[in-house]
Parts: sequence; structure tokens; C-alpha cells
Amino acid sequence: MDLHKIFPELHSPELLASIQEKATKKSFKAGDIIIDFGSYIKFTPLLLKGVIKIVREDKDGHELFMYYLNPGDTCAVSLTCCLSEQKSEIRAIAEDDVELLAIPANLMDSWMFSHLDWKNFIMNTYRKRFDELLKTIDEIAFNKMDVRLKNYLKKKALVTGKNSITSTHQEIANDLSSSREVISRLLKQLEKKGGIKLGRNTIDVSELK
DNA sequence: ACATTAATTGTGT
DNA sequence: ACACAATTAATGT
Repeated sequence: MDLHKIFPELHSPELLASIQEKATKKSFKAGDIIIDFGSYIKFTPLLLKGVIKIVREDKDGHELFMYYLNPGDTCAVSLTCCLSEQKSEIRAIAEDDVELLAIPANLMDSWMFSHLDWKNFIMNTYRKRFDELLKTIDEIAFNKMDVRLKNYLKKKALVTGKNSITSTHQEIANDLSSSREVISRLLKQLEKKGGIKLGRNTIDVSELK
């Protein structure tokens, strides 16, 4: 297994050996829920393959999209949960078929002290996620829904590496905490002027600027 | 191939 | 936001 290829920041031989020994490989199919609200997290995922969507739930039970995890990422939120044994504030859904390494929570902690590269890795993913979050906060605070939608489409296309998106208007509305009708109407505007093509369950985004 | 049904999308209020 | 119409895809016969 070439862990080092996917996680360039992890290089010390002892750490890599520990990971090999202690981590368990798990796989999920597209749509599976990997971590759910309120569940205690007893491991942290190192994502090997596929895309994971991280979603927050507001008080009325509405979902709000936060960010994607790509191969080479780990879930920053789950790090905090692990360390303090808190319930999960988030839901993690497999966007594609996913393979990940599950690191037991207690090891996360001790590796912080014993392996410098591990510590740096954790710190860096924190920093990256924090930047991401700032961006989405800005977007929600300052952008109208049509801009958010356009960004959402772009990001989703980028992350999945495809130029067509397979999801329903309803699902998009859930991610953006809007209503399906609003999304449908905005999408149709975009189809006229913005260079996307709509079909049932698919949105072709290859022409999107 | 055709009819039936379910799911997704469109529109008016 | 809601109700309903229209369209498209999936399924059974």
C-alpha cells in the first residue's frame, strides 16, 4: 500500500509502520452514511479513495453542506470529537464509493506526541479546513443564492472530476438549505444564460464559466 | 412494445 | 411555501 503517495506529509517510517499495524481498512458504497449526528466517533478516517461529503444539521433538521473530503484528507471535525469524546456535530456521507483507513481515537492522541510529521499533518488539515469554512461562511453571508448555486456546481464538478453532475434539484436544495423550487428556477436561468445543460438527474457543467 | 407507476421537474398563486 | 401539472425514467405485463 502506498500511503505515502496519498499522504505526502506522513513520511517517518515508524509512523507508517504504526499505521499499517493499527489502522483498519473500511470501504463504503456511494450514499452510505459513515458518521451520523449524535454518534460517538471512535476513529478518524484517512481517506484513500472516493469523496466524502460533510454536512451540518441545523435545529430544524435541515442539512447544510459544509465541505468535501478528497483522498489525502482527514476529517478535522472528527479529530476534535475523538480527543474530547464528544458526540458528532456532523454527518459524513460517502459521495462515491469510498475507501478509508480508520485510526482508533486513542492513537490519534498519542501520535501527536510521538510523531512530529503526524502532528504537522493534523495541524495542516486543521488550517486547511478552517480556511474552507471561512470561505463558505463568507459565501452564505454575502452571496445571493444564484452565486452560491453556481459555486456549488463548480465545486462539485471539480471534486468529482466529472463535467456532469448527477443529483436531483431536491438534493442540491438540501445541501444549500433552500427549497427545491428555488433551485429549479435558478438552474433554468443558468441553463439559458450561464452555459449548463439540464436533464433528469444530471446537470452538464462543462460550459460553465 | 405498451401500459402503469413512481420520481423528478415546472409553474402559478 | 404550497398545490398541482407535466415530463421523464423505471417496472411489470
